[in-house]
Amino acid sequence: MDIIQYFQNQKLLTESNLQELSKTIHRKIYSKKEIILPIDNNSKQIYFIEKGIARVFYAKKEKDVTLYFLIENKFGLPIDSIFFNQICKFGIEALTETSVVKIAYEHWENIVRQNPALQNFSQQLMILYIKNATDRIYNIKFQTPKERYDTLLSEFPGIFLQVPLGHIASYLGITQETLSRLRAKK
Amino acid sequence: MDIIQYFQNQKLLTESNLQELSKTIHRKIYSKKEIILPIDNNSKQIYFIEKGIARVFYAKKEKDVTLYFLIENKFGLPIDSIFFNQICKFGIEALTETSVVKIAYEHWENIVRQNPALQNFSQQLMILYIKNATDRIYNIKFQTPKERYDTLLSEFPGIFLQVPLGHIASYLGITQETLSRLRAKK
DNA sequence: GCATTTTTTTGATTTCAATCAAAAATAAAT
DNA sequence: ATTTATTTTTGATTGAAATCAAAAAAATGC
Repeated sequence: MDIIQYFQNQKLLTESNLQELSKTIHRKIYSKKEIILPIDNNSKQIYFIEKGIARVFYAKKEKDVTLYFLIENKFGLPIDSIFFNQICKFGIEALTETSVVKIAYEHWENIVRQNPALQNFSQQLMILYIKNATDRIYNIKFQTPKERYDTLLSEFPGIFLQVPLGHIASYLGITQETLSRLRAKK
Repeated sequence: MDIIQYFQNQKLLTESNLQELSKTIHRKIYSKKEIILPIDNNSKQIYFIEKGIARVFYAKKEKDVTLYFLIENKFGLPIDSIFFNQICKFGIEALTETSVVKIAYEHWENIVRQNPALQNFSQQLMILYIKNATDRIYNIKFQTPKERYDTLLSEFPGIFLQVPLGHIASYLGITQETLSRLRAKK
């Protein structure tokens, strides 16, 4: 969804906020396999997925691992770079044709400052971020690959139609071969 | 450190804030192995460790896994319960004699609302929470048990003197036997 | 439509850590 | 100090998934 539309639906931004936002955003359409944000970046931008599917990943030696999938209307933030001015290890890659809106965090912060309702939205976003991360840790530590597979499927039905098996396997923490076998039985 | 002292050092709270805080906190000393917060709770409290070491854990079937260690001056929040009113799976157990201050999130929120500087502190706390969680995911997904062991050691030197091996092993994602062997060589 | 590349599946083998079991070392209790 | 309980180490075995290798299937390009 168009980001302006998204915020209009949320009813959080004033007309003047929306106009300011419109001026500061950068929209770009990425084609399949294009890198939206390279690994080891130092980006101070917020990434909003208007359309498509992307993955947050890191590649160490030969090991390329997908950490999250990003879908429509989700925000991606390089936390390390924005808040700690450190190299952020994680990159973002488009898995389908993907429309991405980038907002400099600085501008976003300005708009948030002006708008108390948005402060709350911004805080909720943070909380959701924490929830996702802690859920993920539970998922990794306590669920079997099969359970993780089922969880993923319920969160993103139809993901297998759009994402290569290898990425899903690395997300689940198993090899592509093992996932293929897992999927085969029943 | 005494929580009032802690906030005085941070220079974030006014004298009236401090007085209000003093009235709403509950301090309790837990002895070794006592449960500070049981698993599958629905607690709306913030937990501040004034002194001692505790662990955030979850136990599923026979598998008791330590997810984090909490040390002096750290906050623990049952995110699921506070922000989503859901059962929070994770419990907290004292590993040494531990002084814990509990603050009802509601009261904390009130104080934060009154104090813009504290809003910022509160946001920083959230950001740090996210950073810790994402660092942990990197740690689990990309580091070997040996590397995780070294990371833990640099974060908490001397932890082995105070925490049973089994908890450290489950934190690292290996069995106690494997950790013992790992530690043996060199 | 056919050729080429990419992705997925299937098969055989290996490996590393879990499990099972017990001894040794350390800590706690009386 | 001696017993009892707890924690850590060491040893042998097992098993589940990784790796290695190649075939089959699907997608892409010309």
